[in-house]
Amino acid sequence: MKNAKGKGTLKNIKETLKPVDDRKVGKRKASYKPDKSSARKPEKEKKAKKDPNKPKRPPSAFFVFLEEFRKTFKADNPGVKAVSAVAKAGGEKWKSLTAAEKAPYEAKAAKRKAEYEKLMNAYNKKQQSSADDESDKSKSEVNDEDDEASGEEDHHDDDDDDEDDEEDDDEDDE
DNA sequence: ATGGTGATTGTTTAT
DNA sequence: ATAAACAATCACCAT
Repeated sequence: MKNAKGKGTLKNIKETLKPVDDRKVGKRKASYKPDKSSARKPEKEKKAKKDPNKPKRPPSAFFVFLEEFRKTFKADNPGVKAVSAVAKAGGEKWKSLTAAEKAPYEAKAAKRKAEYEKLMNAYNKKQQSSADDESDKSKSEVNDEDDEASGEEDHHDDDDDDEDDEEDDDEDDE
């Protein structure tokens, strides 16, 4: 019904969807070369520095699914030592899942992301007081970790461990 | 002994 | 918006 050409980026959608097909962009290794080149700094742009308190990225739905899949895989293949084997099998299975099946994983990932954002909020503040090698740091903003509050005792959601709810969305349309 | 690597896909982040 | 990197995992090989 509403399938008109609203956006003009339609032709570029494909490129946006899959700009690169290469699975291995060189090497997605989790290790960075111990050189002066930091992790993220292709050019000589000194702006990214490693952070001691930087919160790690929340696991995506795929990773959440992978975690469970690892157990299954190990149970089915006791003896596989290659992590890549689980990843490969997991990836294949993951694609096999439908949106509905991935939904629960995405839900969890979304929650993880929400928490991550919160951490980032605090982390950003810290960076803000420390990251300033622009030109003059003389005056400086002295707002520090003392007033980051802004809203802490608002929502205490401490019961998000084992909740099997969130299942009211039933769409048999698919 | 230590740690980097390999492989998956999704998100996250920086420019 | 795009491109690149990183998120976990685990045994193994190289230094």
